[in-house]
Formats: sequence, C-alpha cells, structure tokens
Amino acid sequence: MDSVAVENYLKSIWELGPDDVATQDLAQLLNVAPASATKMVQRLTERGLVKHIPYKGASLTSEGRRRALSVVRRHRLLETFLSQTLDLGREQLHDEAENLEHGLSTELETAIANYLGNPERDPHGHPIPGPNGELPIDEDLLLSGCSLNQYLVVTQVPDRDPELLTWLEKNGIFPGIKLK
Amino acid sequence: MDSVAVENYLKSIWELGPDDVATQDLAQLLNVAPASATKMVQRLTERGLVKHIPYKGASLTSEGRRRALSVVRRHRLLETFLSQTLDLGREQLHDEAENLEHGLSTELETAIANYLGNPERDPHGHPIPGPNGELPIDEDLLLSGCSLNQYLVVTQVPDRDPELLTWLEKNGIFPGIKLK
DNA sequence: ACTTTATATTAGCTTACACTAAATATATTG
DNA sequence: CAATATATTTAGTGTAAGCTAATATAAAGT
Repeated sequence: MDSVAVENYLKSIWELGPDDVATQDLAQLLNVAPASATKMVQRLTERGLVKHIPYKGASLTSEGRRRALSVVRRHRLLETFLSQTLDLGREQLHDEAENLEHGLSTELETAIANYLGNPERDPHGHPIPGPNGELPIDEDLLLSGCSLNQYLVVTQVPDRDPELLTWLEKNGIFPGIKLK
Repeated sequence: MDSVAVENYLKSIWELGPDDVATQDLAQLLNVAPASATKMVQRLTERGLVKHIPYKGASLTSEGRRRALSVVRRHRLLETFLSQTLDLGREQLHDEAENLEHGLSTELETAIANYLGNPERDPHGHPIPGPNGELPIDEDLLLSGCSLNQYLVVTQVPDRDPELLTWLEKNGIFPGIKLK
C-alpha cells in the first residue's frame, strides 16, 4: 500500500504532467519545500514509479501512472458519490474527497461505482478513470481556444478553487449548460 | 490535528477503558509491539490526553476522552451512512469506516449527521456520541446476565468480527429482533 | 563568452512512529 | 518467602517525510 504522501505525490505529478514536472511546481502544489519534493521524487524513482532527469524534470512510469490514476479515480468517484447523496455545493466536494480518497478500499470503490452506475464524469465534468487506469481521451475544447459568439456546451469546470467555483455557479456556469 | 496513529490509540484506549488499560492489550488491539504502545502512551501523557501510572495502566483525561469520542462518532456515523446508501453487509461496515474515519472533516461529519437525521445508534446498535463527546448512558443488558426462557430484544451486536456477524445475521440475530 | 539569476540538488538535522533486545517490575506459585 | 513467570519499560535502531542552509546547474542578459 502506498502511503498518503506517496499517493499525493503521484497524483500531483500526474496533474502537472505528462512530462518534465518541475520540482518547484510539485513542491508548491503539495505545500512542501522544494528540497522535500526532490527527496520524494528520488524515492519514487527508486521504487520505479517515476522517471527523473536531474535539473530537468520528473514524469511517471507506466506503473506510477496506473497508481496515480487509481487515486484520481477514487477522488472523482467520491466527489460524485458525495454530491449525489448529501447535497454539498460543487465547491466543497474537492477538499472532502481529497481527505477521504486515501482511505477508500478497492471493495468500497467498486461498491460506490456500481451504486452510481459507473459514471464517466464527476460533478465538475472531469472524466473518471476506469478501475485499471484507463482514461478516456479528453476531446473537450478549452474556452481560450474558441472564437467569440459561438454556441458551446460547458463540459468541465476547475475543481480546486472554491471561490471561482462559487462565482461560476452564481453566474450559471456549470457542466451541461449552453453558452454564447 | 491528531495524526492517524494518535486517533487510533485514543480510540483503542477508550474501547479498552475506562481505566487501567494494559499496555499489552493496547498493543494487541493495534497490532504493534508492546514497547511501541508504551512509547505512545508516554507521548500522549506529555500532551495531556492520557494519564499513565507506570506498570499499572493508562486511562484517558477528559480531553483525551473528548477526542476519542470524536473518532468513535465519525466511525459510527460512517457505518450508518454507508449502510444506508450503499447496501453493504453489516460485517463489512466496520473495516471500511475504520479506514475513512480519519479523513472526515467536521463539516462533512455534520452534513452526514443531518442527512441521517442525527441517529442515536449505528447499524450494530451502538450509541453514536454527540458532536461534543456526549455519550448517552448505555442501559442495555448483556446476554450473559439474563436468565433463560426470557423474552428479549436484541439491541447491540459486536462490530469487529466479520465471521461472527455473518453467522448472527444468518441466524436472524441483529438489532431490533426478539429472542427467547 | 562571461556573469547574473533562477531553479534544483545535496548535506545535515528533526520528529513521529515503528521494531528488537535487554533490563526491571510485578504477580504467581512452590 | 524465594523462585519463576509475565508484563512493562528502557535503550538503541530504522525509515518516512519534513525542514533550512549551502552548493550545483541551467538559462538569460549584456
């Protein structure tokens, strides 16, 4: 079993990847000192979960990626489960899932996935990896890459910034909505 | 925030208490060496959560008890929540709650309690402590203290032994049922 | 091509929590 | 009441993960 720290590093490297993840970015995302991130990247390299080119950057091996996606899956299933049972605001989900994801057993993960009917997206519109780390290709467009006065359907919103999310919500911007 | 280890020690001391908890029993319940338990009991004594009389036993201070009951509350709420949403067997609940209890924030704890209508008992019939560590007095009788051929209502079953629970279940013994 | 600056890494230290082996208390029993 | 058994604690180690300060490398500017 990976420790909580290891799971968090793997997930963060995945989020910042796919390659040449900078020590500093990793350290910042995890709220640790850069030296601590270097140290952990080395430990993970030892374990075959990360490939590290010193002074260049880190990236996940295929096993590292598998484990990172397992964490992401648990995270997104939990967000979906919590949002569907309790009704928390979309902006609270992220932090709660963050806390619980590490304690979710494979059996409970499966039970939740079945209960939810094996959803493909979480409440923020992010795709949920499969049980073996399969991730559907994300073909959604970035808003910044679209022209003005075009009709679009919102499919994803960011999950990490509660204030931004509250604002988006207040202005009616969330997955499923059409925009000009 | 108490660490996972600290929360587990406090909860275990509470379960084995109320006083003169033996180092060995604690070590056994937590699957650690006796020396490790002694060490932690000393750390907790330093922090004012435990009172320890060397070679005699350990017990919780009122603050230690408050924190232990907070863990117990989270545990029992989670068991209730999981049993009510997903339908897991009564025998799986304990382990899953054990894993998740440490990651449950106060807000989510409250949300779950409200969702469930602030229940007083978990699916095993154990009382759920209040948000500030109030625990209703348990007036239930032990089966070993009852005479034969008496009619009784089952109110509690143990939660820690999956095999026993499965057996009890199979024989129709669970909270709410009348027995001769 | 050299110097400055930004980013990474190494070195050395700390804390929490585990372990084993050895020492010491307490309890039991001949 | 001494001898043995059991339980507890102390001493000494190890590992994971964090930190700061010092050093090394890469990138950018003159």
